[in-house]
Amino acid sequence: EKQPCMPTHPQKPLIIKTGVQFTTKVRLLVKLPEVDYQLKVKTTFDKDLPPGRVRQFFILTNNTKVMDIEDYSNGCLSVEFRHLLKEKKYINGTKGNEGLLSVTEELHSLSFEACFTVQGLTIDLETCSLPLVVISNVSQLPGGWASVMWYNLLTDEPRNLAFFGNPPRAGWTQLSEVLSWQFSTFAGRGLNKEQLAMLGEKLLGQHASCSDYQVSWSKFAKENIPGKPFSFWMWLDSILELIKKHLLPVWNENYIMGFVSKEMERVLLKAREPGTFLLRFSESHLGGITFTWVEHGENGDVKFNSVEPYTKNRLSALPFADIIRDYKVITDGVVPENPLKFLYPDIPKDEAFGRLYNSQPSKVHPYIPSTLIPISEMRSSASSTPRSCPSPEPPMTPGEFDMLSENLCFDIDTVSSNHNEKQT
Amino acid sequence: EKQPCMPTHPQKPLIIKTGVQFTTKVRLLVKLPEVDYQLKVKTTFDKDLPPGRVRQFFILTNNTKVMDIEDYSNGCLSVEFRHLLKEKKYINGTKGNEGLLSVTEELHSLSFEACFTVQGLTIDLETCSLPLVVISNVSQLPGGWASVMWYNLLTDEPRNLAFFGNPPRAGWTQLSEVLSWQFSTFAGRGLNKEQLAMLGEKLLGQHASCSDYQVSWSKFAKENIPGKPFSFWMWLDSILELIKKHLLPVWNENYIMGFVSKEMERVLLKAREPGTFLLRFSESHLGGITFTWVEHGENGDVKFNSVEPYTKNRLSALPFADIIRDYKVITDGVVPENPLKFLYPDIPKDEAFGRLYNSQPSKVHPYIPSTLIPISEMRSSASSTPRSCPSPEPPMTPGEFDMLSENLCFDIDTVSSNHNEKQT
DNA sequence: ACAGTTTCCCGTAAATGC
DNA sequence: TGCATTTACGGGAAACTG
Repeated sequence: EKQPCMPTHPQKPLIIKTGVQFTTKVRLLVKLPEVDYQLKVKTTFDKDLPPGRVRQFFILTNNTKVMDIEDYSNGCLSVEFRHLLKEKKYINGTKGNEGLLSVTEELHSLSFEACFTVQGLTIDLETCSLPLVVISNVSQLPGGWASVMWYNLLTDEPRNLAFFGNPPRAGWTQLSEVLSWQFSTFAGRGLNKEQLAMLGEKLLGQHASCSDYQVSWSKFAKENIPGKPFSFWMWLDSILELIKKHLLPVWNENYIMGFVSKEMERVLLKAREPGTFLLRFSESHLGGITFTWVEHGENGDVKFNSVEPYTKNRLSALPFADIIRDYKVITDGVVPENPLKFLYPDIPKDEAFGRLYNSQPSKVHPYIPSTLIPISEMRSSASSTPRSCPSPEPPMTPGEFDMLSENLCFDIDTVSSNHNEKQT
Repeated sequence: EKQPCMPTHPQKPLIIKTGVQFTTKVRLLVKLPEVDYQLKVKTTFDKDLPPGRVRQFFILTNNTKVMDIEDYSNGCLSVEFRHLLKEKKYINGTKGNEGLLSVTEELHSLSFEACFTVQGLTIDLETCSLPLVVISNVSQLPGGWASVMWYNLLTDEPRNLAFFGNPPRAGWTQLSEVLSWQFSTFAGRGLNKEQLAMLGEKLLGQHASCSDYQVSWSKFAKENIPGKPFSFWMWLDSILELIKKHLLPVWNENYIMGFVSKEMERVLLKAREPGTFLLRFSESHLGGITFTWVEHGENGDVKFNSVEPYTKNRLSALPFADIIRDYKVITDGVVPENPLKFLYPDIPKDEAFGRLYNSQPSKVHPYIPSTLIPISEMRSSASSTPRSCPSPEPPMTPGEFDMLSENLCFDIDTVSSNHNEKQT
């Protein structure tokens, strides 16, 4: 009867940060013929608090508001709230969140109530949001978003707050669609088959090739990648953030192969002209991108070099395209040279990146313009050996994933915090 | 009788930022022989609000606390408050601060009251802080600090909240001592005679040489430097911040001449070996540092070059010492060379800066280490002509300025906000 | 339109809690 | 002690407000 709907904010709905404003909008879907008085809607956070031990929050701002006729629609009533959430202090020991679940797995909800009388008949309306994650710092946003994705991927239940008590597994096929959808939503371009295959193998090992392996929630977002201090999703999200902040045009031009194993990388580059390079995300560090180029030694052997990955700090000093343009290697202290000639497979560097270069003349007159240049110093001995691997396929266009938008309808439209994205 | 005293925080006392905690400490200087009950102190902000139209604030946290015996002293009573300040909302139009004074010129105060009875005699105690400046964003901190300096430099009145209604002028001699004191306090090394002379000339023009020219408050902190979009103090403070964040060791080694006019710079460098350079702060941009070096053209003429000033953004990508070490000039596209050889007057570059270089091997194994290098590209035609100027004196050690600490005693110890400095 | 001022909130660091 | 979580607040930018 009443249903919350319609978008307000784009980015990461269903995640609320304490102390930061968020908005919700509730709309009455049936038209009430005779409402000569004001219809009040009341918001409650965690109205029917589930038995589990979770943190408790309350809405700081006033939680009651009168519905209004929507300007743009056909006379529907709606109301938009702007709230602040704050955690309740625990007087007697029993701190909320205990043991098993992490705070980003703890699900909450917003309830909306209204009551009105028509011809002596009292009608109660009530509706409630999809499960929400409450965080206290943006550093928890990736974890929270992982939960929102997993929930909406794997259940149609509107309000299973105990979902992460025993979270189901996800088939790799489904999951990979969601991952690609993340990239197309947040970075403007999804992931192609090869990129997803690399991710599948990273997540599942050899099982990836199996028909449809199931991925556990833990493996996806909770346990660390073997030998690394971060989980699969943390790693992937750090890359997404790197793209959003520093690599958007390069990513959208499809110049970043990004997800390629080192083995595959060598196979690809091996047969190419010396000076051919490709761009790949670091697997060992969060949010890093590197380039690998191939060159031929004096004796005809093939050598591969990868630069130390660039992270957001470096990239905010120097845009990535400029790094590629200006990168120089000094071998044995002589004549610096840019070893990057062709973007894999064979696009001349300047043809690919030319439009993305920053011409930085900076004519502050009395001064000599200066710029930073990325340099590597090498001794002429460096060399490495390629290994053989199955041969690659040409890149594909990424699939489209509208599917989820249905599931996320309420979410996206209704609850969204302002921690979204910092616009620059 | 009661007097607020003793330090808690070091950095910028007497400036309070709304919504950020600050601490105050009040101490009872006389020992009360018989106090068998708790002595309560109450804090009030702007207790006797002056008639002028100023913003109104209130203390968010509880403002009453019981005095305690200080652990380390001889039984004195004291109490430390931790407060939050918030601006009152103005219901009926009359927004506080109007017209004439800017918010950082608006002076406020904290009052402390206590009342106790000895042998039937009721005694009221009251004391009050030195004038305070209330800001809402750290971007106002330089302006606020200018006010605190000016007040404490020019008056001994404990509580003249109308001070900036008609602020007195400062003699350049006094003022220059305060400026040097800023540098020695916040950057560890004060200003020498030459540096101060340059500042004096910048502030006063030719009058600087006069016996003791008076500087107006407006000229110091309010009106912009002719042709520049910032005031003298804003400019100087931006340099102080740059030093604190990026140049501390170089500054403390006295390697930054910093405040030299371009004319003087040429005079100094002219007679020196080619490759001699000095470090100077930008006068055209906020918080920038540049180096100027001298070289001799083919035909024996003297040329001066200054690099585009480095600001905090660039410096956080690459420390200044490394910039000096690695700086290269490419003339006509060939052989990059570092033109910086001797720090003025004749210290070999590496001898001066060697200890400050960052050796950045960054052995992330499979990768080739990479670093940023500052480069300028020049056409071989650039040239400039020196002008003649009076000759300089050798550097001096900066004077000491304990003088002010007396004046600032109460201030420093009693009210200090936590926006001080970000420790790294 | 605009300048002075405040609010907003991310992102890092520190503090806190368990 | 170490890890998870929250708090603190600087700093950039947007929003506000006469």
